[in-house]
Amino acid sequence: MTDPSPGTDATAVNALLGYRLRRAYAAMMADFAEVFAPMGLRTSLLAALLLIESNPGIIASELGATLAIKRANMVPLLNELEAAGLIVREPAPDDRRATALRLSPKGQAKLPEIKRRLADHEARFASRMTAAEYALLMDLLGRLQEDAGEHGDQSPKG
Amino acid sequence: MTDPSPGTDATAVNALLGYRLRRAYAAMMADFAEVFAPMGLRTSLLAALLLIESNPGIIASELGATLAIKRANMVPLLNELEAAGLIVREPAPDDRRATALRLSPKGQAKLPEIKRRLADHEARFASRMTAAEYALLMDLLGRLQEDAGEHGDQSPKG
DNA sequence: TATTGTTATACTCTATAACTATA
DNA sequence: TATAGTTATAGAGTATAACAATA
Repeated sequence: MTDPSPGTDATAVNALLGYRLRRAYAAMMADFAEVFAPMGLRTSLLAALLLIESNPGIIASELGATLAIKRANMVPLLNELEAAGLIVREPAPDDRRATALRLSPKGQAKLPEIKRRLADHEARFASRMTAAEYALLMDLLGRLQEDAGEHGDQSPKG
Repeated sequence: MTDPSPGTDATAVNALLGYRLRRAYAAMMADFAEVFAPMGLRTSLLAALLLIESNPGIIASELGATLAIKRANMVPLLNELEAAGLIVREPAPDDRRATALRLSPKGQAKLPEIKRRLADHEARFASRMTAAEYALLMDLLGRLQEDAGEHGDQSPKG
């Protein structure tokens, strides 16, 4: 299962940035699932946990906007984290429509181990390049995710 | 919708390679959909078309293995391409279990315009970096998608 | 016994519409 | 009127199990 088909010419797709992104992302997702599926954690749940830790009291809609997850899709996600006892939902102090999110004591207790496994997971891929290459990769991925549309032509040409 | 929340500290997730990959991939998918959804094309359909063009007569299971798409999931995908009149399924000459795939005349006629739009789409993102940066990015993404598992410790250290 | 194509099925992610209660 | 949370729903991607025909 290493080489899919030596006789197949895959250059047409391998030359595509979008295709390489997809395959690289899939590889990291597979490793992530291997590590965190036994704990019942998926990427969206873990990302929410990390941001709630860094931003205690953050409201659900703000968390969703930061993670690019629609409000409607945040609900079952937060339900899951709450049912697992990792977070608590509180009424927001300044807005009675909103829900403020915090880690529960159990969530705080579990985060160190989660972060350790996450760091191992990340290192498993970062170790395939030099520190300089890694820094540039993070920078370039950041440029790709920026919204370039709606501004006309601002690209200074490469 | 450019800045989700200026008051939110997102460094915990922005420091993750997996998260940056996800966001960069999502940005390219959004642009891809804007271009190709009106034509009824999705990434999997387009990738299949490109590989069938480069590998006329390729059998379905080999195409699936190359694209990392399970055989069971290839069936509705090929049904869709066939129903759209873009490909034809033929009996494989050497194996009566297999199905050989080829572009139909209509598929061949449509591919040039598809490739043009695809190149524009790709250039919209590649233009955000220098040629050298682009080359390194493609290389690094290729390293990430390689199966590093099952070999023990072969990483030469960065 | 293993593989190819296929069907059926299930789960996750994502997207939209509509409702309520607040603002 | 606009927003926060919620519900319901639908589409796409992905995964496994099982079957018939063939290798």
